Amino acid sequence: METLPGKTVERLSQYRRSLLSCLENGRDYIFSHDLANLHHITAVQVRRDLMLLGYSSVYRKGYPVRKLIEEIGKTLDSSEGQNAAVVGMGNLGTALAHYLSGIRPNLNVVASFDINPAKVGTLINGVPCHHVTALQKVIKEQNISIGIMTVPQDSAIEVADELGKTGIKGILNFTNISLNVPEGIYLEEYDMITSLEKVAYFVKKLGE
Amino acid sequence: METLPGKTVERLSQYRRSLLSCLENGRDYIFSHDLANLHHITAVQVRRDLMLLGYSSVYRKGYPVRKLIEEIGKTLDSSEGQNAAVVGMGNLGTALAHYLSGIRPNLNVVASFDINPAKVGTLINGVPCHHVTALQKVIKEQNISIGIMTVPQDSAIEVADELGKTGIKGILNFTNISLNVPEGIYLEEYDMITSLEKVAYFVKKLGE
DNA sequence: AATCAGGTGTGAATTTATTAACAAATATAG
DNA sequence: CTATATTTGTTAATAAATTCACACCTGATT
Repeated sequence: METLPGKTVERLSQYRRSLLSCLENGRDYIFSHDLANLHHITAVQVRRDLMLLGYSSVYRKGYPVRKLIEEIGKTLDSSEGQNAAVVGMGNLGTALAHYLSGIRPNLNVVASFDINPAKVGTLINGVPCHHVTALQKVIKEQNISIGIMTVPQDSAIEVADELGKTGIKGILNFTNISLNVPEGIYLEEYDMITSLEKVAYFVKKLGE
Repeated sequence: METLPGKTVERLSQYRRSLLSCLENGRDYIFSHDLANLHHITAVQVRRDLMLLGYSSVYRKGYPVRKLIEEIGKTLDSSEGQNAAVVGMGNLGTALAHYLSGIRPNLNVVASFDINPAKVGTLINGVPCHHVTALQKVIKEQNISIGIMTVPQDSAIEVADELGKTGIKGILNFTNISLNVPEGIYLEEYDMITSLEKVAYFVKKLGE
């Protein structure tokens, strides 16, 4: 299938989690406008996203939840499974190891890295922590394709270079500096400071 | 001035931090394409953002860094200063208290909240931690306008409601469920799971 | 001082994302 | 069994974001 727009991918990921919790609540069908309300968007947006998925509901009593989850999975998930690693097990890394562990059966956080000897060799939130010097080795051995960077700003560039050499395929960067990665590596960056400043700006503006 | 698009605000926040580090390195002027390279965008984008700021550089030897920082500040910063609080001092909240403290002279994280008695009453990363029951009181007393939510999923809705009642003006939500907040409160949400799934999707796609 | 090389600001064009509008379809009520 | 009220899929319209293209400016160079 065609590659979906990033925005649509984001929403599909979110729809799926809403749908999973619908299932838990015993709800088997859901209308586009209900799904929309859960995400502060319009029903048209939902339908359009599902259209891009190639899925269409025959029934007019809403989308069958179970089936929809399955369809989203067909598009988002990799059949072979994907492994991720967190680099930098400070508070943020530790939080991520926890939140991101086992979100999906075939997307797992299987390793983490740090330089603190007190952490190396232990299990943090269920994820084994290795010394950063073992980056190359562990990433290759465990077939890790995604690196999540939560190291201090000062070591960000160095770690990114190191990660680049491991043959990793994607990097999710929480460091507040923008990285340069080799062609062929997908890079997604998120900056918390920016988010806070953005909220601050709009709060200020709303108050004017 | 007109309210800027959110995307522009985000970039301005990021430009500013790059500019600050330019200053530290003793660089007084910077070209639009240099600033662009630092952020993986085009020079036109940078110039257009600055155009929206209403700022224009008379010189053709680049933008004067110090002046530009000042101009961005005039637009982004609130003159009276703004206070923020982190609700939920688990690993993520603790990390945020650290990262977000003192980013700007007039945007401060001045309080945090938790229910864990071991944390309440202490200073975490320099930020005093209160019991959640003191939410109303502390937020009013300290004139806090921004709430940062890092509580567990299960208490998210309840805490958001509670926050809504305090008269807070903006919420930055890191919980992985989408909140409903009263009209007049600016809401910004970020979902780490979505980011990871997005990276996973594009990594999969690039490999096809 | 005249030319040139390299930046800048911005209207116009393009691309991307969202919303409106509506025909087609089907559950539900009578 | 028919009419009605809803919901869906999709085309067309709109809005938002980005890029192109180019005139204009200025500092450096000859």
